[in-house]
Amino acid sequence: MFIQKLHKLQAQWAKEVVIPQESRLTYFLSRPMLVLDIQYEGEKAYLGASLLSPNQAPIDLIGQSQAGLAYIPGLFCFREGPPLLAFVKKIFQHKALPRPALLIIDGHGIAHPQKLGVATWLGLRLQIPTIGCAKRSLLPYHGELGEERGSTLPVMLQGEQVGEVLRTQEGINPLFVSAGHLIHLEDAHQIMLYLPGAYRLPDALRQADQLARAAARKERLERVISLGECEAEF
DNA sequence: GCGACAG
DNA sequence: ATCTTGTCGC
Ligand SMILES: [Mg+2]
Repeated sequence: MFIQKLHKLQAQWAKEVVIPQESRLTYFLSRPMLVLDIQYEGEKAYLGASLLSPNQAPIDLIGQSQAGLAYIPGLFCFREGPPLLAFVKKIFQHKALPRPALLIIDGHGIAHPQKLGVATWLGLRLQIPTIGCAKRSLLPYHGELGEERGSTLPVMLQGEQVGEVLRTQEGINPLFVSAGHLIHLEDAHQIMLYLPGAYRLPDALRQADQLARAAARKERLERVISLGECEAEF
C-alpha cells in the first residue's frame, strides 16, 4: 500500500540524519534563525515565520502554498514538509533577507517512531540545522517533570534518547523538543530556553502562528513581508 | 484485533 | 489543523 511505501522512504531517509557530537551553540546564537508555522484552509496552506537576528527586531514573513497529503500521524512530514520547503527556499532567494543558519519548526525532529519528523525532513532537504518543537508527544515518556522552568524528562526510542519534555515556564505544561538535523539535543535545549517569551511557546513561535493565521484570514498586515505563492515540490 | 496517534 | 462563546481557575 501507498502508506507502507512512505514508511519505507522515512526509514531510508533516517539513515542520512546527522546529529553532531560537538556543540555549536555560540555559532547558532550569533546567526539568524527562522521560526516557522502553518495554518490551513482546506488544501490551502498559509505560512508564517519570524526571522530572528541578534540585536535586531524580528522580521515577519508570510506566504501561501498547497498542503501535501492529508494529515496522518507519523506521516506529517509529507503534509507540512513540501509547503515549508517551498517557503524557506523563497526566503533564501530573497536577497534583502539575512540567510538563517537554523530553522525551528512546529512539530517533531527525530522524536518520532521512524526518527523522521517534519523538522528532520526539512533539515535533510535543505541540509541546514533544524529543531523540532511540538506541543504534544508522539512517543511515550515517563517520570515526574519538575515544576520549574528548564525541567526536562527524556523521550526515548529503542534505548536511545531522541528528545526531551521541556518545561518552558514554571507550572505550565511542557513542550517536546528534539533535534531535527545537524544539531544535537543539548544545543536545541539551550536555544529553546534562550528564545524570549513569557508563555508556554516562545514569542517567535507564537508570532509565526499568528502570522499564518492572519494570512489565512487574508488580513491586511503592515510591516510584514509577503512572499506570495510558494510552489510546493511533491 | 484494538486504540492511540505531531499538525 | 479546524469548527467556535462562554466560562472556570489561577
Ligand atoms: Mg502548527
